Amino acid sequence: MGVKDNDNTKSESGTNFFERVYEVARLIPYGRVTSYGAIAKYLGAARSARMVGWAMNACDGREDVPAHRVVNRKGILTGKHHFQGTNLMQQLLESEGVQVIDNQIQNFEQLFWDPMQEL
DNA sequence: AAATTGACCTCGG
DNA sequence: GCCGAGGCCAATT
Repeated sequence: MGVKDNDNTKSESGTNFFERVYEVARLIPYGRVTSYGAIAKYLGAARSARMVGWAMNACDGREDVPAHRVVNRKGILTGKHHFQGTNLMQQLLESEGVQVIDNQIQNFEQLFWDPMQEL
């Protein structure tokens, strides 16, 4: 295969990581939630959970990525502020059957979906 | 170009 | 067992 054109300038390194986050987020089943760390860990960046959040920030415009199903480790809708409107995220979760009270997901452990555990 | 922030998590005292 | 600070990688200003 073309082995010579490995132009790995820092432009492409990392972008793949974002796409990977979208892939996992897209795999999140209906009525289920996960955390940034879980996805990061699945991608091999357990310590870079923050990047997952940044990836979601870039997801603005990608409706294929259910960012509303992604919350922090505590099950709190930390990023609901980044969504359109104020309770859009909560509304979406409730619309899927997820009970969200005070920006906190109820039965979070029960609804938690681990990519490593399922995949 | 450098410094700061950012949708977090993990470790230490 | 609870609280605080640091770390991570990248984007933004």
